Parts: sequence; structure tokens; C-alpha cells
Amino acid sequence: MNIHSTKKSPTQADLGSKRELIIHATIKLISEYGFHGTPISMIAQEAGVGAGTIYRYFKDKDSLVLDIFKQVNCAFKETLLHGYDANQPIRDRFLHLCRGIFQYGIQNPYEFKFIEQFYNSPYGTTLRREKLFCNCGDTGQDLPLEQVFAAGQAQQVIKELPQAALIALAIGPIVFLVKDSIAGLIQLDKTTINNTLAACWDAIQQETGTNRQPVITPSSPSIEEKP
Amino acid sequence: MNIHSTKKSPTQADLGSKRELIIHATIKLISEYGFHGTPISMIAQEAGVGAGTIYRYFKDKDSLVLDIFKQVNCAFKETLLHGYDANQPIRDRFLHLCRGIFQYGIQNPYEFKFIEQFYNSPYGTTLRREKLFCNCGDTGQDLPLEQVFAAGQAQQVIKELPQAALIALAIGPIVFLVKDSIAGLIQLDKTTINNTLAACWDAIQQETGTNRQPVITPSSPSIEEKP
Amino acid sequence: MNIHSTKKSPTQADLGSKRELIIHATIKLISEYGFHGTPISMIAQEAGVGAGTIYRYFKDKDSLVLDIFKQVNCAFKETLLHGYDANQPIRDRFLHLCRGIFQYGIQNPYEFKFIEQFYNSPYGTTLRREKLFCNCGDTGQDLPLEQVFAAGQAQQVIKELPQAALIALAIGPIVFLVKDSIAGLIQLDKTTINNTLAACWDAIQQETGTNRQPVITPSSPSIEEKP
Amino acid sequence: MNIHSTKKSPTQADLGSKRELIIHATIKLISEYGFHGTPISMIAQEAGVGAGTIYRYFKDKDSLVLDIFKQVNCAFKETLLHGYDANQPIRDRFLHLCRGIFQYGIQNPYEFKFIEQFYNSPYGTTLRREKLFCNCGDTGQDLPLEQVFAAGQAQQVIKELPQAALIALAIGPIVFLVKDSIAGLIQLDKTTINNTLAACWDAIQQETGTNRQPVITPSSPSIEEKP
DNA sequence: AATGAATGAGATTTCATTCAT
DNA sequence: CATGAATGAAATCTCATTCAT
Repeated sequence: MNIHSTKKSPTQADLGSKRELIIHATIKLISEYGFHGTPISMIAQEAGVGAGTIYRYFKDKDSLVLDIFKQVNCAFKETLLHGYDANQPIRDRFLHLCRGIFQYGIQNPYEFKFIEQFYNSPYGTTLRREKLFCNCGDTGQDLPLEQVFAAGQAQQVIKELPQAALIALAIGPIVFLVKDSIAGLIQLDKTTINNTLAACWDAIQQETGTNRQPVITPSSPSIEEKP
Repeated sequence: MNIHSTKKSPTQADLGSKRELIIHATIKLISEYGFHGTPISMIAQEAGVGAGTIYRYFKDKDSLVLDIFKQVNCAFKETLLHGYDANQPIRDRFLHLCRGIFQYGIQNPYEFKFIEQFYNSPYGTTLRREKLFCNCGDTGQDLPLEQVFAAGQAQQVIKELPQAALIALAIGPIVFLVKDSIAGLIQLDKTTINNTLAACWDAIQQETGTNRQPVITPSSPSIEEKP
Repeated sequence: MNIHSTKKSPTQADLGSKRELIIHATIKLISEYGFHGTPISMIAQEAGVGAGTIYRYFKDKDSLVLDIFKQVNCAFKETLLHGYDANQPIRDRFLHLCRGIFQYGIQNPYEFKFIEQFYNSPYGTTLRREKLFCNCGDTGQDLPLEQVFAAGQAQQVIKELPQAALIALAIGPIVFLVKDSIAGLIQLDKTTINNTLAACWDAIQQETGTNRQPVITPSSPSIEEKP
Repeated sequence: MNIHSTKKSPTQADLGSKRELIIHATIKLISEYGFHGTPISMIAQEAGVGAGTIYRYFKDKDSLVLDIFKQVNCAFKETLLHGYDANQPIRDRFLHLCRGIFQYGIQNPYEFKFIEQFYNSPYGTTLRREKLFCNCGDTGQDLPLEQVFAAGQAQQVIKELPQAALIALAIGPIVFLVKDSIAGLIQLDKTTINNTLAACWDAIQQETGTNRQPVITPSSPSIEEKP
């Protein structure tokens, strides 16, 4: 994942270096133009290698993207798990993971959009969001975020919603906001990040002793009628 | 495949029919394969028309997508505004709009993913998420959701977060969940929808008189260090 | 050949009128854009008829052009022969015919360029320049200009050059000049026309009793060396 | 098919070889069928290369033709100027240039017709015939033939006609005759060429002390009446 | 008779992949 | 190993021609 390598001469371990250049270029371009919008020749140019060289490192364009996705995804997961302590309180574990996504997206915008592109492509139709944190060669354990949710529900700290809904409530806003940030639509300062994380927690936490209003209102359009 | 054909004469209906077939096929295929992943020939086959016919109705592939996006986006907005009452309480208006997104996505999965694809493509880089509800020929009023947020903040009912963050907290989870629903990963029943909507409200609402915990914890990875 | 018909209602002899509209449009457009550069649809639009209508009057695009060429070519010939008197002096007959080409080109620029286009196309490769004045259903007599040249040579009034060379010397400058005129590069007034015609005569006339210089000069590049 | 390949190494020769093959095929086919009548696939086949290869050397079909025209036109001009001496008498300079056109056309029939096609196409509408000899990167001097005419008029050796008319009288017959020659309608021997060149000179030269007849005769059809 | 919507063959152009150097 | 010229399959788009109305 070392991209900004500052070496000058193309000597030593440059065999791997070319591969890194290709990976870096692919992530950058596909994150912006998408898979079909990024020709191999463009990647070769951006990477500063010959087009044929790419085929020394990757079987074809499909596996170029697939291999890179796996690598990026695992690096992403490792980032999230860095400093993660399963013995901490539910809320802290939740915030740790969500903050990690935030930080990863801000610090690695190309990788972040690349992952997004991947999930929104036919590739990602089979793979799905819940696989986001696994299959990196480690133990086939449950995804940390799902563990947090399960534990939190057992402790009645987290709402009784389907896992998919909880994940959506937790990750959805972050992905949205990071994309806006990458697009330059918003400047994410620490306060905004913290407050947004707190709001995500508000969304999923089980509130105690409050008389909450029902959400169904008479004015809501009926789900049956199709406009 | 019913294309609102409420016209009387078969001539009129057939005149629009081809166009509708093309639009329908385009939305379906691009929602799945993306713009560059969907050749004109595939659209023609899906629509059951000759490839050349598409160019009778649309200047080129670009305007095919652009024109359809405008149309779909406006229909989407109208759906949301159907039954919307600006005089209702903040929470009701918020829930009305968010529920509308939910319903629209579930009932129009192709259109929903098409819009998503569009925003995630280079097309949507200039247009942005906050434009999602406007530019349909109506009065150039503010986007309803932003109006709700602004009014809610004035009433101290909604958190003091940037608009972009509020929108992310409101829409992000819904988009996430609808996509999972379309992918077949979750069956969205009314209870789940209602509870998720309530959770979205929890995320953005200004809580009163609760001693809330800070979100910054010592165990959080510093935003400076790059993993 | 009546093109600028000023009738209002599409009654009476409009069956022929449509044909004329098509012919007029075809000549105009092909003279400017060439055969392959002029779609049938463009002709239909310019003529103000449906594309299918063209096929009621002409078998296909090829015969559209071929039929029109024959018609235009015959009208052209008739124009030249109008007022032509085979009993007049050689020079007068020559000037009459050449002036006719000039006038025809100036007064019928579209037809003139259409004929040119035709000769420069694969169509005109078989048909050739010497056919320019014949095959209009009349007697298969010699071309008037060639008759003039033959008679002139018999009288030793015209140079002993091959017919093709004489035709080139006579017509070449006129075609050149008319094209420049049509292109707006020169305004052809009567004096210029007359003087140019006189110059054409100078080119082909047999000069008497002058000691003319030879044309071969030592400085001329040898015809053998290819650059 | 020998493309002047006097280079030593096969690498260099082959590098340019494909480009030359494409250029040669393009000139040959377009000279015969015209721009729109010559598909890229036909050029590729004639050149013996893949269709895609053409786009390695030329941006698109337009620039294929434009680039080749510039190249051919410059080579043409250089041929004419080879051995040209501005200090020679008017008549010699005139004959040198005109003979050069003759020779070029006979020796390079494809290039000659290609240039013709170009000028008769919408491309050549802006560029015009009088530009035929310039814009090859050399000094922006006047066109040689126009210089000759201007000098000749100053010396009262050449008729007082507009430049365009003089050019037409000089070049028109040659272009005509060369095209006939290429079409196989006439075999141009040295005598015919020399005599035709002499005739061109007769057309433009200022005759001295001869009582010339007027060109307007009563029998000429008036330029006002349209036949 | 007249129309123009529909078509698909064919034109231009792109691009993943190969292979000679 | 690395390259990038070459390729042809496939994509976008045009247009001559047909045919239902």
C-alpha cells in the first residue's frame, strides 16, 4: 500500500514497484471514471508503464480490478481493526469502527470511491456489503460491526432492528458524507465528524424510558399506490 | 410493462410506445450494468426495437441517459411531494419525505438504482445529491428536505449540523437499505421501514435535557496517522 | 426545369411538381456535398416531401442521380445549341458554344457543379467528357464543339492538336473560372468573360506567319525523374 | 508499393512503413471513389493493415485526409519549384511551372486526382485553387505563378485579365487534359504536351500589333435571357 | 399517392489483448 | 522482463430502403 514511494532509481525492488504503480493508477482512475470508463491504455499511461506490462501482473482487466479490490478491502479492514478492543463498551467499539471508516475515506479518497464503484457494479452484486469486513485470509469470524450490534442488542443498548438496517443506519450516512467530502461539497472538520458519529449512535441506540411517538401518520402516502 | 397508456387511439399510444419501451429497457439495464456496461444493442434487444430506432428518439447515448434521468428524477420528486404538507410538524414532514424515498425505491427498484448509478457516474459529479429534488420546471423553491431541516433547526428540534450531514443522516441509511432490499438481502416489511425511519429521526433530532456522552475517546485512532 | 414555381395550392399538375422539387433539391445538395455526402433524408427535407416519396419517382439513390444527370445534361446541351448556327464562321461558332457554357454555369450554378461532381465521381469514369454534349435522344451526330474543331483544322484556322487537347483548352478555363465564380472568388463581369473567351480562342487558333518560339527549354525538369 | 524506403535498419523502415502504406492506399482509393465513397475498412484492406491501425497514425478520417493533403500538396509544390529560376524570362518561368503540373499529374495520377477531389469537396471550399502552391512551411512569399503573371503584366507581356482568369487559362486545360490522360482517353506524348503548353501561353500572352477581332458578335445569345 | 417510423447493414471509432522486438 | 505497435471484435452512430397507415 506504499504509494508515495520517494525512491529515485528504478533499481532494487522495482519488480514489485511496477505492480504498485499499476495498482495505484487503477484505483485512481477507476474511482473517477468507473470500470468501463477506464481503458487499460489510460491506466498504463497513468502508471508510466507499457500497456503490455499490466498483463505480466494481472491475467486480464477483470482480475486486475478483482485482485485490487481484495487487496484494498483487506487493507481497509485492517485499518478499522487497528486499535480495536473487543472488550470495550459497545458504544466505544461502534464509534471506533465508524470513525475508522470516516478517516479511511478522507485519507484514502481514491480507495474509498474505488470500493464504492465496485459495490455499485455487477461485480459487487454477488459480493455484498456484509462481506465488507471479512475474507482477508484471517479467521472466518463474524464482522466486527455485526458483533457489536449483536452484543449491543443482547445488552438492550441497541435497537431491535435487522442487522442490515443497523448497518445501513451506521454506515450509510458516513459513506454519503465522505463522498460529499471527496466531491468537495463539504469540509469535514473534527466537530462535524464527531457530531455525525454521535448522531449515528443516536440512530441505533436503544433509548430508555422515553415515550416515543409512532412513525405512522395519516398523511403518509399509502405504499400500495404507484404513481 | 404498462406505460401509463391512457390515450384513446392506438396511433397515439404506439407513437409513444417505442419511446417508452426504450426508456424502460435503458433504466433496467443501466441500473444493473451501468452506463458504459450497457451497449445500445443490448438496450435495443431488451426493448425489442432496432438499434437505429433509439436514435429517432434520442440524439445519442449521452442524451438518452440524460433525458431519462431528468424524467425519472422529476417523477421521483413528484412522488415525494405527493401529499406533502408544509404546514405539518417538522417530524411529520421529515418522515413523509423519507418514507417516500423508501417507497419509491421499493416500488421502482430500476429507477432507484438508475438514479444512484447516475450520481455515482461522471455525469453526476456536477449535479449533486442536494439537487436531487429540484429542477423539474416548478418554482425554484428550496429543496423540501432542506426546508424541513432549516425550519427544524430554527425550532431547535433538529441538531445543529451542516445540511450535508443532516441529509446524509436522513437519506444515507435509506439508500443503503433500499439497495440491500433490491439485492434481495433483506425483506423490508412495514415494521422495519417504520423503525428505520424512526431511527433516522433519532439521528437528526435535537435531544432535550439528556446528559449525552462525548464521542471522542482515548482509544480512537488519531486522524493524523495514516494506517 | 421550372423550379421557382409560384403556385400556392397543391392541386393540378402537382404530381409532376413533387418530382421537380426532388430534382431541384437533389441538384442543390449534391452540388454542394457530393453524392455520398447527401443523405436521402436531407433531400427529402430540402424538397419538402417525405423520404418515401422519393422512391415513387426514382428506383433508388443511384438512379435518382443518374436520371437527374441525364436530364440536366440534355438541358445543358439544348442551352448551348440555342441560337447555334452551323453556317457561321468557325470562330463565331466556337465563341457561341463557349459563351453558352459560361452563361449556363453562371445562371445555373447548382446544375453546373452537379455535372462537375458527376464527372469527378465513379459514375463519370465511364461516361466521359466527350459525351458531354450528346445522347439526348437526338441524332447521334458529332458533338458541336468537335465539329467546330474538325472544320477549323480543315480550314487551318485551328491548331493541329488532338481533339481532347482542344476541348481542354477551350472548356478547362471556363470550368475553372465558373467554379471560382460560384465559390465567390471572382465577380465575372462581361468584360472579363469576353476577354477570357478571346483568350480561349487565342489558345486554339492557328496563328499565321509568326515565328513562334519553341516550348522546350533546357531548364525544364526532365519528365523521366520522379521526385 | 516501394515507399522510398532507403533507410538502413528494418526497424526504422517498418516504423514508417505502415503509415506509408496507409497514405498510399488512401490516396489511391479516395482519388477514385472520393472521401465519402471510401470507407476506412477499404483503406485498411488496400493497405494490408488492420482498421484500428489507421487510428494509431491519424486521429480520425478527417485528419487522415487533411494530413495527407497537406503532405501531397507540399510535395507537389516542391516538384514544381525544382529547377525553377525566378530570373528567367516570363515565358520560360510560365512554361516551367505548367510543365511541372503536367508532369506531376502524369507521374502521380493518384495524387493528382486526390488533390482534385479535395478541392472539389467541402474541405476545399475554404482553401482555394490559388492556394495550391503555398503554405508548405516556406517563406510566405507569393505564389510563383501569380508572381509570373504580375511580372508579365508589368512588362506588358501578359494580358490584362484578373489573376483568377489567368490561372484558369493556364491551369484549367492542363488539369482537364491530365484527367483525360489518367482516364485513358488520350495518350499524352511529348509533342502534345509541348503544343498544349504553347497554346496555354498563347492564351495569356499579350499579342503585339495585331488587329484582333472583337468577341461580341450579334449572333451570341444575350447573357440576360435564361434558356 | 404520400408519408415518415422503423429497420439493419454498414460506417467510424475504441480498446482489451497479443507478440515481435 | 518490458514495451507499445498491431489487431479485430465490438461499440456508437448513420442512412438507404421498406411498409403500415
